[in-house]
Order: sequence, then C-alpha cells, then structure tokens
Amino acid sequence: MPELPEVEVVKRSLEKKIKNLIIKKVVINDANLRYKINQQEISKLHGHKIKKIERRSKFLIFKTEKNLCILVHLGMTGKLFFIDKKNNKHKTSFYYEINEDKDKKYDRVIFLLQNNRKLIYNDVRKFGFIKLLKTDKYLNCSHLKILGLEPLKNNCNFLYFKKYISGRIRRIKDILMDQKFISGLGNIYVNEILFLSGVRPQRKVTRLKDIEIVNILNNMKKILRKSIKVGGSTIKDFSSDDGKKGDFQQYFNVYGREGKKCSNIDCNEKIKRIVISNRATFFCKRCQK
DNA sequence: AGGCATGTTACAGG
DNA sequence: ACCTGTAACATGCC
Repeated sequence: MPELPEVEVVKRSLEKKIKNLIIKKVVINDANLRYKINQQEISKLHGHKIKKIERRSKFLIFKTEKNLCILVHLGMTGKLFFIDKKNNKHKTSFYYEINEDKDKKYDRVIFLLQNNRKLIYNDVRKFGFIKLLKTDKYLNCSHLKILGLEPLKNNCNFLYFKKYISGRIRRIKDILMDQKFISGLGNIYVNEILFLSGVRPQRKVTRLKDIEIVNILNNMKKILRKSIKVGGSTIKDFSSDDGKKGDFQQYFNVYGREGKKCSNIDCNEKIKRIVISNRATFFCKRCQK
C-alpha cells in the first residue's frame, strides 16, 4: 500500500540503483493506465540520463539531466521493480512480494536502461500513472500544485492545523485524508494515527481540543518517521531489497482488525469497522473518544 | 455472486 | 468561485 512512507522507501532504494543511468528505450506493454501514455511523447526520454528521484506526497519525480522529468504515481497497486545487469529482479519496497509468473501480466511499462538494467512499472489495477513533464514547471502541474503541506516538514504544525480547520466542519478522518490539507497520508495510516491519538475518526474538527490536535500531529510524525526508518512498515524491520518476507498487516493496531481485541492491554473492547466517505474505518470505541 | 481493496479526481449540489 | 460529499475508474481475491 503505497502511502507516503512506502513511496519514500521506493525513492531511497531506487535512487542509488538508477542514478546516472541513461534511458535507452521505453517499452509500453499497456498504455492504458489512469492516463493513456503517448508512445511518441515518451520516446523523448530516449538517450536521457536519470539524475535524481524526488518525492512529493505519494508522487515520485524522476529528473533527467535535460529539462524533462517523469511523474509517477503508484495508485493502489503500482509497484516498481529493478532488474540488475545479471537479470536479477529486485523489489523497491516492502509492501509487495515478487512473484515472477503473476507479475509478468501486469508489467505495464519497461524502461530499458544502460548495461541491460531495467526499471519496470507494474500495476494490477491501473490506477497509477506515468506522465512526462518539463522540469522547470513540473511543480505547477495539476497533481502537484494543489497539494497541502508535507506532513514531516516543520511548517506542518499546530498553527497550520488550527488555521486550516477554522471555518470547516468536516470529520477529522476526512480532513487527514484530504491531500489539499496534508499530503501523503492514506487510509491505513490515518486509521492508525487516530487510534494512537485516542480520537474517533468521525469527530468533527470544530470540536477537537487543542491537546488532541497536538497528539494527532505528534503521532502522525512519529508513525511516518518510524515507518520510513524500518522500510515502510509501522513496526517491524522489513527490508526493501534483501528478500526478507513479512506480513506487515499483522502489526497494525486497528486497520483490518474488525472484531479483534483492542491492542491496548488493559482494554477488552473489540475493534469496530464503519464506513466514512466510502472507506473502511476502524477504531476502538473505548480508547478513542 | 457479491463485496471488498492501499488513491485520485470529475462532478454535482449547496 | 469556494466548499463538501459521492461515485467512478480496472482488476483480482475471498
């Protein structure tokens, strides 16, 4: 599940592998991602060297040495694979496992790089996309220009929070999910943040106490940092690239745990599942007020 | 067979 | 023009 930490891990794991490699050719197996890829346009990348990868929210930006960059969003099921010069396949984050046979069908775009290396964009559901942009104005594209603050930046603080919610009457879960407010959180992390903060997802932001806002911000930063540090999981030390396996979902406190016992040791309540804005929402009605 | 799934955005209505 | 909530997008799994 690519939310901010997973995308950051992809960025870090991939950057050292593909930095300074020239794109020889882009092979499109299926152009119909979220936005249709134009073969002719993407061919402009041929012969260009990849200089760096940036992350903004859940977006990746691959910058070439010329005025051209590639904006990538993984959607719900997007994955990037790296194929090394010995034709070994590497994953770039913890959140998926490699399955050579199944993967093949969903390898949508293949970047052939120098020395037989490859970068593969794989996506089952095709909610993700790849777009070419001019580097000198990529920040102005429709996807990036509307984004709110990066949750780990210092300006994403109590004052910003208070100012943004003043005059708004939405639920706290909706507002944390809103990329125009804070960009990078998704359904899983928002559920977990609200559990740790002891705040029910359906609470209206107008009714939050200051201390609750402080807790939400602190827990948000804590979870995201920790998650990036251990390779994209909230708790366990998964590695992105050494083949170590792990069922990370078992470490969530609430997400996907409907009917299971609350993970606070002194609580015997069962985790509830409701739907907020068409998305699964989990909470403990005793521990979250 | 029907419900569910990690994200974004077009659109309608206020 | 702004704010909010809903549904659609493509596909597979249980």
